[in-house]
Order: sequence, then structure tokens, then C-alpha cells
Amino acid sequence: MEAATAAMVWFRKGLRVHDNPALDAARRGAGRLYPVFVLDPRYLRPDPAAASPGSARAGVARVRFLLESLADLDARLRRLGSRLLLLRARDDDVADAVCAALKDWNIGKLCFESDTEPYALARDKKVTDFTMAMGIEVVTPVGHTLFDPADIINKNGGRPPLTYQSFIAIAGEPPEAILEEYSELPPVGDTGEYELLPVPTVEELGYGDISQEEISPFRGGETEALRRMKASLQDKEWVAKFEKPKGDPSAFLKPATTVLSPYLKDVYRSVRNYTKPPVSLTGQLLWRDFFYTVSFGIPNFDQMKGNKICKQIPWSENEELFVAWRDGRTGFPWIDAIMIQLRKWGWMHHLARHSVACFLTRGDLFIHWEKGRDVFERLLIDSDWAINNGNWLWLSCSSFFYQYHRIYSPITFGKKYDPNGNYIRHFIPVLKDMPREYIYEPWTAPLSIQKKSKCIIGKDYPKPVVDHDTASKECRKRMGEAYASNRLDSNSFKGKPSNLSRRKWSHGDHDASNSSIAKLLKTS
DNA sequence: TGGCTCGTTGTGAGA
DNA sequence: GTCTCACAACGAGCC
Repeated sequence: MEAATAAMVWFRKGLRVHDNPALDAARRGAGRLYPVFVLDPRYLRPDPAAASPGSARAGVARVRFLLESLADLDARLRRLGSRLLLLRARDDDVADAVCAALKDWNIGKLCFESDTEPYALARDKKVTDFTMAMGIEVVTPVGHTLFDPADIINKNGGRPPLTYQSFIAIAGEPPEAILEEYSELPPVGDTGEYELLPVPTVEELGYGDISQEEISPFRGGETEALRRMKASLQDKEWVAKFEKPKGDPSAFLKPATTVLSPYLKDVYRSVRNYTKPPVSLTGQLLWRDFFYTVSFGIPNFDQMKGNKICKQIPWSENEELFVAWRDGRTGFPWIDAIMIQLRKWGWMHHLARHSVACFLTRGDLFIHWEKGRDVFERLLIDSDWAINNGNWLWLSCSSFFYQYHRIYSPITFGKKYDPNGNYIRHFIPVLKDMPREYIYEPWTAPLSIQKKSKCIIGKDYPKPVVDHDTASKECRKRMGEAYASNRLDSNSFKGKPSNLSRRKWSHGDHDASNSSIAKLLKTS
């Protein structure tokens, strides 16, 4: 059976060679191996109308990170006597390109890493429908997460655990990593008429004019990921003492976390136990799995409406405030510096993410978490659907976390770590000469100081878009009201008198949507 | 069913 | 610098 010896490994998220169950399954028994990645123009095509340099779906830092990861994957495959076969999506449809290649190359076995995102599930179903019809064997091992989300949900009686602790209790020990090393892969088979693309650079994709921009110091790829992990783990004391909440969010020259998250698509299973979850390094990996599991088990996880674990909150619509936040023009230097770091580097510290997410939603602007989620998703080099949505639900107090009176201060939170404001001075050069006592609140500087610092507030740098004390108090009040409404609605769901909840819902235009949520809850 | 515990990472005041 | 407390009080999981 000639066909049965031709196998394809289809790379999507796990752009790595080591500890890759899909690659391992594909190489075993294969006479010829086709390692494939499909370029999706929707992620790569420059969009001049986008809010910042990049495509419609990915900022340029994220595009660059992907391309570097692909180049490294190709290089590592070549060292094993193989290579990466880079295909272009047909009419923007990745699944079609895979199906066509399977047929044209007479592939007998297809292996790819299981992916639980809704987009991926739909894409992969299209491919597996095809392989079923064609009689092609398919293997889809779990490789992106430590656990299989479906397994955890089954163990928990069909529902995902909704707290981290209950997740840990159910999950147990993660499976062992694949430790087997191999020095060669089966040769690549004949690819016929196919146009195999070299890995393009961002410049070749048409992003040439941004070469003057400050770029992310984080290079993509498994080689860099392994180097970074090795360097981090070599410092045993650092690992043993690692406590996530104690990291310094303003440390940008030498970040306080591992910065492994962007590479987790390439590497992670070799990290074994050191200290205790939830703040330890392994604890961080389990958080990933926690959000993956919930996101797989809860319909409409990535939106407020129709999401039964999400508080229904009447967020404000205010495009002007949203754009100021997105573009780093809120007038709060700490917030703006973080958003500028995000746009340029595609990465910022975990607690910096907390600060800006809280500010946008329940802390100051009362704008919908889905708006912020979209910005992060497009710009982050460690962009990840399940984790990004999970954290926005968390930070906006829509799910998982409900202490809405705990609000990060856009002034004092950063000051605690970086009283001189070095982080601000780096990312917002116009403030670089502002004296230390005004760097977090430049609008309070006397005009003479502003002139001396060559930064007039309201002209060279914006005035604050809100007064934090007033805005945060108002936000607390509105959160309290929204929670009360949600409580009343869930009481009526439990069969208690519903006339109260009717009355409570009657403010504004949220009556209809909240009623439909109530219906949805009733049917589930 | 209802009561209890506990939860990765808030702030500001005061000792 | 480090600690404790009030602030005002949530909900999932568990017994």
C-alpha cells in the first residue's frame, strides 16, 4: 500500500519539532512525510484601514512573530532532513488548501494537534469530513494543552469546573512529555505542480514602511523558546521563588515574568513541578488549561450575550473614550505607556494587562470588555482565544472574579514599582523630562514645570479623559446595580417572584436583551 | 436547601 | 519597608 506510507503533519499552533505528538504520530511508519503550514491571507494581508500597522486580524508584531516561528520551524525540519511545505490558502480558506493537498499528494494519514477554539473546530471539521469521505486516517492528539478539555469536562459530570481550585482537583497529574529524540524524519514526498512558498518577511508582505518603528525584542520560534526556557529554568532559585503576583509590571528591559507565553505554542511540556500553584510556574500552565477547559465547555464563551457564566452588564457605548484607550491617549501616562508597549511590542506584563483592562471596563471607562478583548487579540504576540477571553471575563468582573470594588489605580499602581516612571519615559518620549513627582499625573504639574519639561498638557500630551476618583466611584455604583439585576433575574429563574426583576430591568434599552438572556438560562 | 469557606495579584490609612 | 485593617461584600463548591 503505497498511499498508506505517505503522511501529512499539518502545523497550526504548535510550531515546534520537539515534544510534538502530532509530528510524532505522523513520522511513525511513514515512508514519506509532508509537513504543511497554510498561510492565511486574512492574517497576513496588510490593511491600511486598520487602527495600527498590521492586517485586519493581526498587528505587525504578531505577524512578524508568526513568520519568525515559521522560519525557525523550517530550519529545524531541514536539520532532520525534511522541510516545511508552506501553502497559500485558496480563496482565504485554509481547510480547502489542506484537502486539495491531501488529494493531490495521495496522503494516507493526516495528523494535527487538536484545537478546541470554535473557529478551529469548524475549520477542522471541514477537513475531517473530507478525510472521512476519502478514507484517509486521521490522528489528532492533544498537544497545545496539558490536559484534554473534553476529558476534564467528562470527569466533572459534563460541566466544566468554574474555579481554578476545583479544576486542579479534577485534573490530577498531567501526562508525561514525549522525551524521545530523533535525528531524522522521513523524506518529503513529491509535491508535483505545487507552488511552495519561502517564508516571507514582513517587508515582503508589504509592511516595509514601518521599519523605523520600535519593534518587539522578542523573536519568534522554537529555538528562541527553548533557549529562553533553559535560561529561566537554569536559575533554580528564581524558579523556586517565582510568585506571579510579585512581578514588576514596569520592568521592560528585563521583564519580571518568563515571557514564555508567546512561545508556549512551541514549547512547554518539559516544565515539571517546582513550587505550588496557583502562583508558581506550573501553576501558570494550569491556568492555561483551566481557561481552555471552560472555554470549550461554555457556549458563547467569547461574548456577553448568551454566555451563561457571564454577568449581563449595561456597558457604555463611547467610541471616543474607547479610541483614546486603544491608541494610548487617555492622559494617564501609566495606562498610555502600556497600550503603546502593546502596539509596538505585542507584549506587556501580566499586571500591566490587568491595569488597562480594569481601566477600560469596570474601573474607569465602563466600556464593554469585548472591545478590549478585540484589541488584545489583534495585537498580542501571545494572543490566545481561550486565555484572552477568560482574562477579560475575569478583569471586567463578568465571570470567575467578582470583587468589583477592587480597582487598580491608574496613578498609584505603577508608581509602586517604578516611582521614577522610567517605563513611561521610554514608551512616551514626550514625557521624558517631566519631573518624577508629576510623571504619573502630569496634569497636576504647574505650567512653568510643563514648559520647562517641553510638554504642555492638553497640547503635547492629552489631559486625562476622566477624573479617576469620580469615574471609579460611578463604576462601582453601576457594577453594584448590574449585579443586583443579575441576582434578581437568577432568582426569578429559580422560581421566586419575578415581578421585582421585571421592575428592575426596566432601565434603558437593556430590558430586551436581559430578558432574552433569562430565556436562554431557562432553557439550559 | 442553606450555611460556610475561600478565592493567583486593590487601595489607602495607620501602626 | 512591612504589616494590618476597613472598605463592602461576590459566588462556586462543598458539606
